[in-house]
Amino acid sequence: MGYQDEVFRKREQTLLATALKLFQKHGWEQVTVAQVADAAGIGKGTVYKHFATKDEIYARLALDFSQRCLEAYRRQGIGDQALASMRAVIRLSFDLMHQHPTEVQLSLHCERPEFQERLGPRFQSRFAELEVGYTRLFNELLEAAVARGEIPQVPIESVFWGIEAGFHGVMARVAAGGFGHWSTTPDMARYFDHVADFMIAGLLGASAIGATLERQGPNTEGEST
Amino acid sequence: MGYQDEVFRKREQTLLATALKLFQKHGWEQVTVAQVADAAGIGKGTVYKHFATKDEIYARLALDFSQRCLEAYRRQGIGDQALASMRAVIRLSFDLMHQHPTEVQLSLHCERPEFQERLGPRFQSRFAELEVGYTRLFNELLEAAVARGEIPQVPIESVFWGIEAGFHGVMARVAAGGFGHWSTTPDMARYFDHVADFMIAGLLGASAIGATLERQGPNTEGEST
DNA sequence: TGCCAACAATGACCAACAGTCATAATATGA
DNA sequence: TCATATTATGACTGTTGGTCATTGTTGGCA
Repeated sequence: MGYQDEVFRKREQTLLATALKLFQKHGWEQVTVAQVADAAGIGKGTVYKHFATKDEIYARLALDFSQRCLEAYRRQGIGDQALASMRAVIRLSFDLMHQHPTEVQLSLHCERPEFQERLGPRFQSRFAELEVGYTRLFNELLEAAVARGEIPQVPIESVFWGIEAGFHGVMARVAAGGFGHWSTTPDMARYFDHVADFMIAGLLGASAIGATLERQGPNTEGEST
Repeated sequence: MGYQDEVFRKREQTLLATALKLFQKHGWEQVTVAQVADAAGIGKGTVYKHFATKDEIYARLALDFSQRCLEAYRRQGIGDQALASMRAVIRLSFDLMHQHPTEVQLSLHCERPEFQERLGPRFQSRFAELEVGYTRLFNELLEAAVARGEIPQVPIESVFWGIEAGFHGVMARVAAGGFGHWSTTPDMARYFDHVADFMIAGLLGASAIGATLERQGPNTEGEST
């Protein structure tokens, strides 16, 4: 049983790698299951022994990528300058996205709620877990920044959503393959630096606002117009 | 010829409205062309007299929505406090997204480059034009802020991409239908306020950074760590 | 080694759907 | 009223995701 199982596992990896290669070459939407099976040297029916639907292949690739990224961010660690560490993590994530545009496209595709609904709870919870992992990482970085006195104590929501939005924006841009038809076409490195700066600036500014409101009392309807 | 033409035009609007209604009810991916035709009370073949592909229906809905939004932002105008006006436009856009999640989903779908490639140049240029319209609007708001002394003169790229990323993030969140499985579940209005604050804070902070670098000389490799 | 049972791989097959086109219905105009 | 041009239609086609009865393979046992 052990050996067969090993073979089975190996083939799953081969399948994923083959699928990814084809997706990169021809666009993930155009590639058919039959093509993947063919390229992997197995029958089409066998693919469905590993993945219940084509969508599961997408989901696996997206999840594995996201998982590897999270691990890479964790390896980076938190230095004695917390905001600098946060910027470094942000910048690293941009670079990883840039190196793996197909995976980013798949991630965006898989994040859609109808998609996850179709996948079933097994995968939904894996996506949810990863999201928790990312939120936790951000929280740790934020708390480190507070502990080191780089930003004031502030409720996490007042900065988290802005950061999250920034990530999504860059994902969308990377998935779109850069700047295409744009008039002002910065190279990606410059673009990444601008957005990273923007996100850190937003974090600093928003946390200052948050702290002010907090001091005035949490229930203030903060319409600063 | 005039009368028939009128009928034809009317039916196109009916088709789009019917399609949108079905998309809202059953999810745009699940709805078939036959269903749309049926609900509109015409034959399936007739749909293809109006739209060359199903994707063109998506594109039309996305384009029309985006166009209407841009007009709404323009109507808002620029008051004597430019940053407040910008925040108002941002906030308005969030509200419009919130009211029209299906259109937001379609917009995200249609922005993907493979999608636009398949559509052909006719539609590609319409999307590109809209993008120019948005960039121009942002530029005007930014210049007004500079003219009123609210922020220093700064190259547009150093702030534009951050803002753009923020918009995308909110679009993704709205398309995902809010916060679903989250532990901390703010209501949408609070969420929108946070992100809007974050974006304005980022704008202020990043333009300050940009101005500093500018003063030091534009070619500085600005590695502030 | 030869045989059998359990298991795995396969590709012909099915259903669903986007898109086509020959034909039917309708409008136009003399 | 009839002939002709125009428009609407849904049966049809090709493609693809997914299924399953059949075929092939493996491993244990006599």
